[in-house]
Amino acid sequence: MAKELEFLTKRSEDYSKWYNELVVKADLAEQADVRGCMVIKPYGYAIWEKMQRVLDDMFKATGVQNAYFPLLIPKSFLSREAEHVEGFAKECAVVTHYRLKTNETGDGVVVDPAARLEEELIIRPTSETIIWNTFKNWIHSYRDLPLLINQWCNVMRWEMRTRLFLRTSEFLWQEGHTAHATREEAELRAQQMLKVYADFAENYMAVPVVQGVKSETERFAGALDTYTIEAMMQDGKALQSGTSHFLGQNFGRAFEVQFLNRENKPEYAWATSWGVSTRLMGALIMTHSDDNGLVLPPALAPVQVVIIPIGGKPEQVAAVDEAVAPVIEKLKGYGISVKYDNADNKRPGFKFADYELKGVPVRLVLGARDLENGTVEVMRRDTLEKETRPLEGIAEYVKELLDTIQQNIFEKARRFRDAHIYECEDYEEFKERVKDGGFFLCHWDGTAETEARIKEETQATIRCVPFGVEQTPGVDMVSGKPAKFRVLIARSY
RNA sequence: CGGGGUGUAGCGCAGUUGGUAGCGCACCUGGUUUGGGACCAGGUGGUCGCCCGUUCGAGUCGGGUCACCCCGACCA
Repeated sequence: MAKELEFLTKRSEDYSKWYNELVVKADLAEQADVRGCMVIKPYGYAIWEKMQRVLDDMFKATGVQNAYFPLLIPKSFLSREAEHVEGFAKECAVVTHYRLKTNETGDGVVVDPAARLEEELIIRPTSETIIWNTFKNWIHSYRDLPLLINQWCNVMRWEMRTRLFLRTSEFLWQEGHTAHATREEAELRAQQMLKVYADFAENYMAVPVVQGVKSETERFAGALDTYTIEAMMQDGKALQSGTSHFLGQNFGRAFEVQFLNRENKPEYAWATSWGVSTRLMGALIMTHSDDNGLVLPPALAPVQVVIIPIGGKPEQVAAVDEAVAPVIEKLKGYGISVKYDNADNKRPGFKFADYELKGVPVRLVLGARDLENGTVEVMRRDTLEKETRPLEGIAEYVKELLDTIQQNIFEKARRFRDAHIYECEDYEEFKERVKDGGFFLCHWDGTAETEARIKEETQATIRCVPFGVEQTPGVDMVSGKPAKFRVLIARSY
C-alpha cells in the first residue's frame, strides 16, 4: 500500500468526473472520434448483452415478437404526425446526398452536388413513423390485432451535450410498438410494459424505481400518456430509466391504419410504444458504484466470480491450477460465470484492484497457505468484506453469496433512495433543499405555469405523478392553489 | 446559440526573457519479485490542433481558423 494511487476521483469530490472516469477506467466505453458518439467496449457490451437477453425474454413472455425496420426515414413520414415531428425536429440528422466524388485538387472527397436526394432521409430518432407506415399494410381486421412488435436497434438524436451512456448522439435501445383494437387494451399494454421495466430494473439491475405518469409538458411527442420509471442516482438526481407511451389513435390516424371491427365498421388502431436504452448502463453504474469502482449486480455481471492464485513460481501456480479446477467445474455447473486469472504478468494486488474496479461480485484467492490448510479467501465486492473458508463446499457457498449480494445491493440502494425522499409543503424550503438532490413529493395544482416556474427557479422538474403513493388533496406550494395530488419533483439527468 | 476553459507522445501534464522537445503513467527488453495497484537498468514513441504573419530563428509573439471540454437552453 506504499503507493495510494488515485485511480479514481472520489465520488463525493466531483460526481460527474467520477462517473466519466469510472466508465472509461472500468473499460465499459469511451468517447468516439465522432461528435457525441461512444464506443462501447467489450466489457461494457457484455453487460448490455446480458440486459438485452433478459429483457428480450421478458418481452416474449408477454407475446411480443422481434422485427427490424429501416434506419432511414423519409422526411414526409416524420412530418405526418404534427406533435411528433415538432418534438424531434430539432435533433434530427438528415441524409441529403447519396454519393461522394474526388475533390478537384485530387486530395480527398467532397459531396457530389449532382447526387442530391429528391426527398431527404432522416436517421431515425425513434421509429413510430416508419413502423406505423408499415403497420398500414399489416393490419386490416380486428383479427390482426393486437400486433406486438419490438426491435433492437440504434437511434440518433443530435443532442447539444452528451455524456457516456446517459446521453449520446447515437444510442442502442429497444423500441416496442404495439397496435390494438381498443383504447383499454392499448392503455393496459403501456402500463404492462412499464411494469416489465420496473421488474427488470429492480430484480436484475437491483435499481429501485418510482413508477408514475408524466405531466403533459414532459410527455413524449405524440403521446396521450407517458409512463416512466425514475431511479435515484447517488447524487440525489433522478434518471428516467425507461418509458412507455399510450399513443391513442394519433399514429393510426396519421398513417391511416384502419381495421374492420366485428361489426364490419372501420376503426383506427390504438397504439403504444415503449423503450429502454443503453442509458440503463448509466443507471446501473451510478446507482451502485463506489470509490473503488463498479459494483455489478450478480444477475448482470459478465464475470460473477474471479479466482486469483497467489505465488510467483510456476510450480506454485500449477498447484493452485490443480486445486481450483474442480471448483471451477462445479461453479460452471451452477451456471455461474467464472474467470480464473493465473496470468503471470500482473501481480495479485493489481488484479484485486482491477477486478474491484470492474465490479466483479465475488473474488476467490488461493495461495500456498490455503493449499496447506484446505481453505480459500472469499471477498464480496458489495461490502469489500474478506473471509477465509474451507475449500470444501465453496461452490455452494458462492452460489448463495451471489444471491445475497444481489439482494443486498438492491436493499442498500432502496434505503438510500427512501432516505432521500421528502414531503415538502413550503416552496422556500424546497428551493433551498432541492439543490442537494433528492426526490420531493409536493402538491401540484396541475398547471403548466407552476411547473415552468419550478423549473426556471430551481432547475428541478416534475418527474412524474407517482403510482403507489397514498394521495391526499392539499395546497400547491408555489401557487397556493388547491391541489389534488402530490407529484415527484427532482433535478434530473 | 450564449458564458468560461483547453489543444504539446496512447493517457495525464510541464515548457521561464523566442534559441532546435521534456516529466509521470502506459508500452517494449532483461533481471529480481508476487497474500492489496512491485523494483532496478535499458529502450520505443512528437509535423507542439491547423493556416497565415513577425523574426536569422516560433511550442513560446500577433492575426485567423478548427476541434474538444465545462456551465446554460434541448433530451431515453
